[in-house]
Amino acid sequence: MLQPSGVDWTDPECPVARTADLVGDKWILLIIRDSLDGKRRFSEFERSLGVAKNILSDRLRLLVDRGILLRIPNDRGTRSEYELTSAGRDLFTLILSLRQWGERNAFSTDEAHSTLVDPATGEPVPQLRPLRESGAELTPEQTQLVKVGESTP
Amino acid sequence: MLQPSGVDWTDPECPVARTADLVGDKWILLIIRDSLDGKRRFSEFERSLGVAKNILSDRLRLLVDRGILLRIPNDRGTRSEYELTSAGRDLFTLILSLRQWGERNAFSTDEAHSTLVDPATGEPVPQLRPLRESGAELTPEQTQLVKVGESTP
DNA sequence: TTTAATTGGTTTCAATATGCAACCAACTGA
DNA sequence: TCAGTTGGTTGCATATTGAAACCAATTAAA
Repeated sequence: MLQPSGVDWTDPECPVARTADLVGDKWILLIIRDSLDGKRRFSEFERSLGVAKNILSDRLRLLVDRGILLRIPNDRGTRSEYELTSAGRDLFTLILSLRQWGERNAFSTDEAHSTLVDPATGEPVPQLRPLRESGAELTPEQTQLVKVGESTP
Repeated sequence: MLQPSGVDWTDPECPVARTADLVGDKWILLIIRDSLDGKRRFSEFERSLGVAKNILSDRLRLLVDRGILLRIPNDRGTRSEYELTSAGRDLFTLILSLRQWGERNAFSTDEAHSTLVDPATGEPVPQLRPLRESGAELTPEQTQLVKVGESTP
């Protein structure tokens, strides 16, 4: 499990809230997007994001502290690289869901956007779908939140 | 498509970035979580989130402006309710991916958390999985980002 | 029916976070 | 060797946050 120093959770029993505490920030999400795309260096993130250096510096420090990035110092002790931990790589599904929602809801039909493809086929990555055990599509209404200490109704 | 007034996109061609611009904020994500759980009133959100009233007020206004919530005024013109638009309901997959990542990575084995179940079976909602067309699991390394104007390699 | 409490906010103000620009030491390339 | 480039840090002005007080309208309780 991740052991960030000194987080105090907004809602400790809710996994959505813990994740929002850890990565619910625009720059953090975009750094993870770029990391999943293979970027590793301070300057690569800076160029790609157009973020102020102090903010980038701060977010990289937070991500390392939160166990999402690993800082790999260069031999010369400078110009280190940042690589995703396994918890970081596991954010792939989350970033993909951001991407697919954006494609469906934040572009008009005549606007172009970048696309994530499977190079084996050249086809766009298929849509993530919430499914029940049976394989049927699952809607929010067909789910029930069970809080800690409650039994499933 | 969503038509929020006066957003200027951090990275207009990237769907991940547009989504991060629209919902990449802790309180916004938690309001959407609660909306998907059926909450509709200012006071319900306030109690559930423990957020300052001015911030809640601001985020609800942003969400309405961004086409994610619909504000439904009461007959008496006050105590309105907020309900998800279809773009808002479509955030279910995103919130589910936040939840599932948190369950996998932000809890130790001895910590309890709330759970989203399928009431038909009582079982937790199955994991979202990025799949290729073939049905095989898809890892980040097996994908390729194609920017606007580039052809798939 | 009068009074008390709740609801859905807005305003004020101090503290915190942001982003721009300047700066810097270490390294790299020409 | 000398001009960049890299990977930051610092200072400062501005924007955002959150706590608290306040308020009018509505609802509940006595």
